Amino acid sequence: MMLNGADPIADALGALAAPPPTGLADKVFTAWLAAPSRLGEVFVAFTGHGVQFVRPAETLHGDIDAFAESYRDRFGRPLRPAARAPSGLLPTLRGRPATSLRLDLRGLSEFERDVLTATRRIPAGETRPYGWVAREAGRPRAVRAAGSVLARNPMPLLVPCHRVVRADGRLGDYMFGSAHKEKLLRDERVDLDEVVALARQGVHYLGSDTTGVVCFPTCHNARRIDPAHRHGFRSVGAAVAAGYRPCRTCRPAADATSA
DNA sequence: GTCATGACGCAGA
DNA sequence: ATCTGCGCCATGA
Repeated sequence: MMLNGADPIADALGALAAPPPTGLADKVFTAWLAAPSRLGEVFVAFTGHGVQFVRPAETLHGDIDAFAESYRDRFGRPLRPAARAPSGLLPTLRGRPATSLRLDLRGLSEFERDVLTATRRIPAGETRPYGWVAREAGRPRAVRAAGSVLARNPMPLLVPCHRVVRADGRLGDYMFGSAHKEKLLRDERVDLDEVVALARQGVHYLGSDTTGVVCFPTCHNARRIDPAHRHGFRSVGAAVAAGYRPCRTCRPAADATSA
């Protein structure tokens, strides 16, 4: 007869299964489910550490096998269906961000994590340039590389990369096409027409002469500036030269001193 | 290690 | 207004 401890394989399996809440299956498989979102139905993969991967069903022809394959290409694990959604996922996908939502950023480089984390801090209804994301990620000159990270954002919508736009006021590209980017931003009430109108006049920042603060045009502080006290600037440097200081909320770059 | 590749930004034409 | 060219820098082949 087999005495306890006489079978190393059984013992090892027992040790693996030890932590009750996350069973062996959760150590091997990643859970997935389908959910409605602002981009239509999306497939979502998540582990015990949080959401890891999101893709619109439409871009995969509604094929869950294609989702599983692209997930496995990237994270090297198989998928299994989930019973229920992680906390905060469903409201966030619908555009109502939940603080309880956790993201699983393991398996990403430090730079990728920093870029995604910075992007996550952009409030709904506002935009920031790629250069802002690079600076917030701690690599002010890695602007292009930051764009490359967002081009393969594992969690669109949850990491709102659609809010990252070009410094000249144009939208820039989007992983599912810039038309979707524009739709998402307009749904969030970003006044793109205003941004374009300002950019046409070379204005990329707005300041208030009552507060002496200069902001990105979509910053909620900028939108409250009384038109009579509103001044446009081509650069933060120009605003600083005029006696303004960068907004502490939207943090426009305080670098160049050009006029 | 080298090299090509990009959801960028800016200056100059 | 557009369209270059060039610098930038993290990745993956």
